[in-house]
Amino acid sequence: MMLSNRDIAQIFCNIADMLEIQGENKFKFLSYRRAGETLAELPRSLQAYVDDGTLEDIPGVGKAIGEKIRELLATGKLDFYEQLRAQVPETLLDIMRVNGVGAKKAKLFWEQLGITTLAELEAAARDGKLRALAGMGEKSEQKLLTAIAALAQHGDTRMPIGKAKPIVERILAHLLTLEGVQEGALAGSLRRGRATIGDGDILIASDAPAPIMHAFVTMDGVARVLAHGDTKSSIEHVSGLQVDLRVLPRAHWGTALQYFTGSKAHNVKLRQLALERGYSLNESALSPVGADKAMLPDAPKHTFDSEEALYHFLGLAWIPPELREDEGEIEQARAHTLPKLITRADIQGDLHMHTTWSDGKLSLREMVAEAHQRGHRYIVITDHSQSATIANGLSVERLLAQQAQVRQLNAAYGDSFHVLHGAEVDIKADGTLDYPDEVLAQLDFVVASLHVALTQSRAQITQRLLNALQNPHVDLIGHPSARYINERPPVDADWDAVFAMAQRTGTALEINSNPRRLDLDAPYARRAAALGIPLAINTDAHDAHMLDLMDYGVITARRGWVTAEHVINARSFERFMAWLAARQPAV
DNA sequence: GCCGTTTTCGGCCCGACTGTTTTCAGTCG
Repeated sequence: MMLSNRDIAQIFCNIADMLEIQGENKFKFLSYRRAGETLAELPRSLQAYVDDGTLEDIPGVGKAIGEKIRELLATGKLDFYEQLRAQVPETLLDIMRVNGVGAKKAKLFWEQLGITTLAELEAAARDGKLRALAGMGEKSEQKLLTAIAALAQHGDTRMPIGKAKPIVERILAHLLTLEGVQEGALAGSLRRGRATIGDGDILIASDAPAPIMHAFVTMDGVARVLAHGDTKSSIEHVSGLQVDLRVLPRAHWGTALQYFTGSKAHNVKLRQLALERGYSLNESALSPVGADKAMLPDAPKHTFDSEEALYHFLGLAWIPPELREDEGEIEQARAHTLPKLITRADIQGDLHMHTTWSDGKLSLREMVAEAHQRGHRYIVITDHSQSATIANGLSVERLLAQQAQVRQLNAAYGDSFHVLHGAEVDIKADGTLDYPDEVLAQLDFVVASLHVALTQSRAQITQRLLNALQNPHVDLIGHPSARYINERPPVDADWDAVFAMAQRTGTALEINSNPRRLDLDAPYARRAAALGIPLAINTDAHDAHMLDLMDYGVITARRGWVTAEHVINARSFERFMAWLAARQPAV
């Protein structure tokens, strides 16, 4: 079985950790880590890059790492990695997952005390054996035990944005009520809209940081204080999420917000650009540097109270946070060719939602009213099809009965709001659809989705998706990869083949807004959009609250460089219907 | 190990916080 991109990415991250433990040149192990992080986010299988000779075009992949990827794909193994594993116990990598333990400490514990596993480390800390080591004391032993307990309780998996964002937004709202707070914002991966969040970053502008820091570390919901300084504090929230707060003077807002929004790769590139122009960039200012890169003490520093001013000073257009991943955005900002990304305000309809007819929580009438209240111009009711018995899927008879009710409701709303009738049709394990063509033909809009047999082989999954795409009645593939973040991996499909077919048939692909799904994920959405495949951003709502989750889909689309032109439900009702009509098979 | 609109060699972002130190190393983002 061929190694997945994520398998290979993990191997390079492990190599990076092992080389770091060995004390290897830091730029060398950082190269492996960077490659690992990049490979995990690629929108195509590595084999596809090998096949068309573009492997070394991937940023961070050069001759040496390229060769290692080829070896892994061809043989499933890597000689270099096997040799490394013979020298460094792999269980040391578990020890490095503990907060506060890096490569140097892991090496120290291993070499001085023979510790190679988490259990051994915990026992040694409990027995007071660590305090004798250089740089260690009683306090470090206690912190270590707390951190090991926290790791055991919460693990170190990243939290889905849908869970993390409300937590951090509540904390920010609390801080904004404090005296002396001039401005506040989310930063980090929350602001960039990543699907999962490592820790929550909050930025506050104030001239009096001390009372704000105090309020932060003593507020409700703090499980423990990780750091408490003048400008930076960190807490662990009872949910297990780490939240970092930075307080800075208002005059530094632009550089600070830019700096703490990241990503790291984007910031590194931006700093290089600043250096080329004779400045060193940090979170408070742009400072002139001399030819030898020494700071010029007397030269004036430039501060910026907005990000726009900072980017403009460096000769760049302002870059939306969602694009700041060093994926070409700096080059395009320089050339002023950045796309105008889609916004929530562009969305005119929602093409995927459920009612009590299948597994939704609200009646048809209630769901339509809730969607109408949220300002949509049109919606499609898409309950589950008959084989989805657990979800109370609709028989053909019930489907047609529902259609009659949808038509009545639609008529009652008049011309300013349109209720269309569709279905979310299962793509069954054998690759056929769950309603016959003559039934599909009676629907206004058909979503086809994978819900069962998700662990089939790549060939089978791919064929099922290709079948659905080739059915002229199918307008949209719902949540194409069927992943649940942190719960269930995406299906194994040949996405190059799937996208090529969608491009040919003009079938739309969904960006599902449910924060458990966010599917298509951003790198795939970017690739689909670049191929001209129509996209739809839908909530897949099963209750009223879920109708409000559209923002998560929009931010995912923005991370995929998607513009309103790519998105069929960002069109007026007339243009949406025209798109649908053009898709209908000639009668 | 990667990379190049001054470079194919010589760079590779920068600072806060902590715990251990008497001026700093390790970790983190």
